Amino acid sequence: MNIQKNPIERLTQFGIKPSLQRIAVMNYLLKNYNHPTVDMIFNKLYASIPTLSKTTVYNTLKLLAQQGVIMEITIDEKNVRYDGDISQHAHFQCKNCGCIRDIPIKNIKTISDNEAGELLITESRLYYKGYCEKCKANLVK
Amino acid sequence: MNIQKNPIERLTQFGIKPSLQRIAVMNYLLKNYNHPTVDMIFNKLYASIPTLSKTTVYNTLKLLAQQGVIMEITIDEKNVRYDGDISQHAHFQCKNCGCIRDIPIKNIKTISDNEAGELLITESRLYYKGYCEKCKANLVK
DNA sequence: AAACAAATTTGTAATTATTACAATTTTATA
DNA sequence: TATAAAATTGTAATAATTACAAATTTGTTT
Repeated sequence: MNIQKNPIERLTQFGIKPSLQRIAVMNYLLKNYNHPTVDMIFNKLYASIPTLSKTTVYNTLKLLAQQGVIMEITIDEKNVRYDGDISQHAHFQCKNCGCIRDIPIKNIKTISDNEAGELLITESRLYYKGYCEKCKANLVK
Repeated sequence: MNIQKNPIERLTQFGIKPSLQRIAVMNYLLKNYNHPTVDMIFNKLYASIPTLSKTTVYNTLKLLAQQGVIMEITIDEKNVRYDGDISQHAHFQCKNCGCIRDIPIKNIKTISDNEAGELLITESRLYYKGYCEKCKANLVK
């Protein structure tokens, strides 16, 4: 199945009714590759949709993540992050500045090639931690 | 380097002074493979150490995780989990009952074999979600 | 051992993310 | 238009985590 890049089509593709608020959230995630928090999304959208409630953003993100329309990322202990790119890739977070980066995965096979046994596995996440280029350079060592 | 199984030795091995509280936390994690939350650890230890403060448990776990003595697991959005087993392995969480399981990784190589580029990677986590044996059987489908 | 400093622990208060929930609004349907 | 269902909103509650200052413990120097 070909994943849609248009917000309305993406929602429809996953059987979700495209309301104004849902389209706005979906659109944000398709345009911004910044792995935003709920607050980041809310604050940005609130500027153009003054009636928007933060609860709606929470509800929408939870719904979309449950349906597999978006990815929920728990690499950061503080906040859940979201990603509109649901193609298989890993994430990196800098332990110093906190920035989150996408990391392509060469060998996708190994992600599902495991000792799952009787478990039914539906999704996988690969997280890396360390130091980004800038922070690496500033390390005292 | 051979990772110590004894709580005091493990702490010492990583350059951490083995106080009563730290030993207790470390000992709990070396004896229990339940990927506990802070509350689970605190409640158990509080029974035998009535002066124990939850802040101390938070501080200790943060310290140990930072020093690499234990693993911090963020597979669950609600609570951070901890693991005294720092050997390379993946984690699974059931989306229905919430149970967390260890999953051995056959091909450890692929975990660090990625497109890191200029990033300095110090740790990796592989998380799986899905349904455990019991919950899988009860799925309506 | 006494005095002092450093490290650790404790307890409380504050902060922050998230959820619960009832009321309201919007959308779909008869 | 009337009614039902779905979605949104706003506020209050919950729960995890952190900040921080006081108290305690430990280590060191005299």
